[in-house]
Amino acid sequence: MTARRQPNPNTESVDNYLKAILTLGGPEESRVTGNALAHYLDVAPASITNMLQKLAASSPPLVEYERHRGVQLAASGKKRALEVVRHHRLIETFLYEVLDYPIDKVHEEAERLEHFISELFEERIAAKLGHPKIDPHGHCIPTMDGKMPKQNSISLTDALEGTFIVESVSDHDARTLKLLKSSGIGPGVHLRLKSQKADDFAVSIGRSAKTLHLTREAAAAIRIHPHH
Amino acid sequence: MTARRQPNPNTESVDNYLKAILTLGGPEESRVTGNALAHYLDVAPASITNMLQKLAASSPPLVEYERHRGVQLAASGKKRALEVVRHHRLIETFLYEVLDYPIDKVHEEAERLEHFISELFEERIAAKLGHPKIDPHGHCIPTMDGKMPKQNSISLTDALEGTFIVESVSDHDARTLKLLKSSGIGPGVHLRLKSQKADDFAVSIGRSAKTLHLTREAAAAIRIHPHH
DNA sequence: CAGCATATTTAGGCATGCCTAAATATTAGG
DNA sequence: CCTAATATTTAGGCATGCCTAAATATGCTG
Repeated sequence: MTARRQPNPNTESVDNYLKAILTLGGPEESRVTGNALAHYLDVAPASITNMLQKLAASSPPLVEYERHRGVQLAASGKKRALEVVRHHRLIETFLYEVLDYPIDKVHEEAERLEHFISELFEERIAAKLGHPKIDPHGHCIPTMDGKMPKQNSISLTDALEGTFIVESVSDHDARTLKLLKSSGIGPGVHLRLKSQKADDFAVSIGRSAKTLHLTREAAAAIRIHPHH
Repeated sequence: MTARRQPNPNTESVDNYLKAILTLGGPEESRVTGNALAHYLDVAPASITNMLQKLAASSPPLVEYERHRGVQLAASGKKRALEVVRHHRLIETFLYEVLDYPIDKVHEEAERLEHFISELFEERIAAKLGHPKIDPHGHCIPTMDGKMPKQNSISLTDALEGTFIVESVSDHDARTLKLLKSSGIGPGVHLRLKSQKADDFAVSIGRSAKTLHLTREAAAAIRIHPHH
């Protein structure tokens, strides 16, 4: 009934490995170590090896993998990873814009649904939203044909003192996101970095004179446009 | 990390077994045979036995099961089954009303997504739709607290000649649904049954004089209000 | 450049959920 | 009431995807 001689996996788990490799590889698509994956996915290193072998052996191969030398996405793997990211960000936008979700609840829902929606669903919510280019966190939405525009932002933790515009806010941790939201920090907000010590980033927002103190973790979640 | 000493399964597969038992048990919630389940779920009889043992052993038990005597839903099983049916029908309504899906595409999408949406998602689409009571096929949507209003409809195959109003149309088979749609048959439509032979149900729609010939399969997909 | 720390891989196990084949129980017919 | 057909269960296997523990490879440092 469900014969599958040629291994051609497209499971939730596979999706998550591909997304992780895309993310950790960065814009230069450099090789990703098993260790980094193990940490990122919160899975034992042995499980990583196991899965990478399967991904490399599938046809078409989803990753390029050599023992002890890390992985890179192969063409099909990159295609799928970008599709899943597109799904994720469209769903987040949809939940936020159409279903009035609070911003700190969109990630968890999108993380589950991204694997299960059809092409039709993707197309219809994109149309409903007017084919948006960025999601509510300020992240680029990959195009239908699998292209992701490059962002030239930097992390607030890497910034010198000065004034910036917030490009995006990480949705990885709902608590941090909620904190930032309640401080008024989100995409498009004008931010002045006044001083940065080890775990204390002093900022002010817009024209406000009030100083806000962010932890390093919170600052790391903020990406800013480098100039201006 | 993912410790789960007490078996408390809530997988897609479990959902589908519970839904199947709910459906096959009918409004009287009579015991369902393994055989019926095997046919309905397109799974080997041995797999049914296996799963039923697990469902009965879980705490709280999802089904009441005795060897060689069929199954019935236990309280928690019924609760979950109705929740999944509610999800399914709300999603179908949402796809149809908000995302402009064609009627014959809503079932497949809902069948996948029903297992993965959160309570919040359920609540928000219900609100967006104005808390609908019936889905686009004419089926009742179970309430939030797990009650399903009884329908007193009968199948067109069980009807005598006469005039009726269509209550609902089965979404189980997309081809049949598409056929009925293109013939103009859907919930609320006035239908006159002119004659029924083995595999030929002659009907006319509304005031039209034109006679339409339906196969038994197509007629079986139509449920009508018995009086009027 | 040897040795130690770290990263990776192999080997063996477990749960889920499916399968087939071979028992065994139930039911219906003669 | 006994037998044959049908339904159900047991037993043993397979793939996925995770785990731990024990090798083994890599690479950094003194």
